[in-house]
Amino acid sequence: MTTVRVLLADDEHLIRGALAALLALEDDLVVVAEAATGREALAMARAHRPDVAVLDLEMPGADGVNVATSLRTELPGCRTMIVTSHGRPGHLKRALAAGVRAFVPKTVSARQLAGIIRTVHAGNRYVDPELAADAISAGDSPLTTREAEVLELAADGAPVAEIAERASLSQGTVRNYLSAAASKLGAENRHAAVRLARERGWV
Amino acid sequence: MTTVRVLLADDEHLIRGALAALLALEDDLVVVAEAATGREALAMARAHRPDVAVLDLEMPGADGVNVATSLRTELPGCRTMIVTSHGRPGHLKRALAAGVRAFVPKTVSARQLAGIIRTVHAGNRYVDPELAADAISAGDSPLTTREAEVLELAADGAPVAEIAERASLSQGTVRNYLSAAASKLGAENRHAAVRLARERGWV
DNA sequence: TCGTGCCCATGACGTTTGTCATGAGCAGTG
DNA sequence: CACTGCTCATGACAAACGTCATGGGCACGA
Repeated sequence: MTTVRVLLADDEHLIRGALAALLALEDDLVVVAEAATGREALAMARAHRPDVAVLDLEMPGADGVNVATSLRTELPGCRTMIVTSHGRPGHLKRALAAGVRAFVPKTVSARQLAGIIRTVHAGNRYVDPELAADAISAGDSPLTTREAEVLELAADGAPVAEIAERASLSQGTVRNYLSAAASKLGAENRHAAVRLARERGWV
Repeated sequence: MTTVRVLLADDEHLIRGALAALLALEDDLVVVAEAATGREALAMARAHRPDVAVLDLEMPGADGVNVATSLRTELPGCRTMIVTSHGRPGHLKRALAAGVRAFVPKTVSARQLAGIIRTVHAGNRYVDPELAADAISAGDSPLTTREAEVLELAADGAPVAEIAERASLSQGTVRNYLSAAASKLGAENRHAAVRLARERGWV
């Protein structure tokens, strides 16, 4: 029997500890390192060279996908998987693009998670069916790169002038992009557009 | 030694299961019921009459504070506590007002949580110091009831006309409230105001 | 090479906002 | 009772925003 060396990264101590305890019950899995932040996860991975890195999506510092991206080049032998509470379609896409092998919501049981870790270690992929369906039904973003960029900058309610400055664009251009984005999304104004795009993971 | 009967409510199976496992290690704690939604938590509480209910803040259906409110009248003997990932000051205040005995971030360890459960069972309160500090520094909302209400309706980017209709107010009045709210919060416009108010738990 | 699509800009227009002054009705408090 | 603060309204003006037409530059595939 091969044993799988696992790295666990989650900023919530409660969950990380609990998870470690549960995975320890599976006798082919061994948690070799734990981390509470993105940076810590990277350091731990370098030090312990795990077979599989189980990364929380939302962590202080670098988020799970960023960590996965770094790991991909630094430790190509280490498979990465993402667990998350909030399954936005966009995150899934981002994760897959970063070479993540599994994307799992926290609604699965520990037993299932253990199974998925084995699946990933065996070189296969796993994507939660629910999340996959969402991602497919959400479809591809109709927004161009710049439209998405500008929309992103509009997210915190900043006035056009500020967006223009931060994007190094003229105010008129910003208004055009915002207008285009809103109409593509069928939104009444940019703020509603931001909400919609967020929901569908397009920003 | 008295044993404490605990109800666990969290929509994330992974966490709930893991938590149950960890709490089971403490031999004076016994998890008598688990729930994944607010409604389920209430039903379970009625059926099993736990000593302490550990409620996740964000759950589908009724959130943790709502459940606590219901429990307060239905099962006065049952102490309630909230655990959460995102510690917004407003939630803390709401929770305390609902008679919640403890408010804990998920960054604590399982051991600490067990200790807090005992503390609560003994009739004492516990509030995470960090969260308490935030709540205090955030202070009280400067917004009047109507201002907060209108701001809430503005949350999804609806135009003033729609807000006015939904609030049964004239458009001018809505603009006035929005303007007042934004200036009280030091925001550039209503959208930024919404964000600020949300951050501080004022909406 | 031509067309298409994205990028960026400008100018103009009407509409939506934010802001301010002003005032009426109605609690609650000193 | 006078005073204060919240609620709701109106009107008016300036600023911000959304929309449209138009045009140049650039990359890419047909």
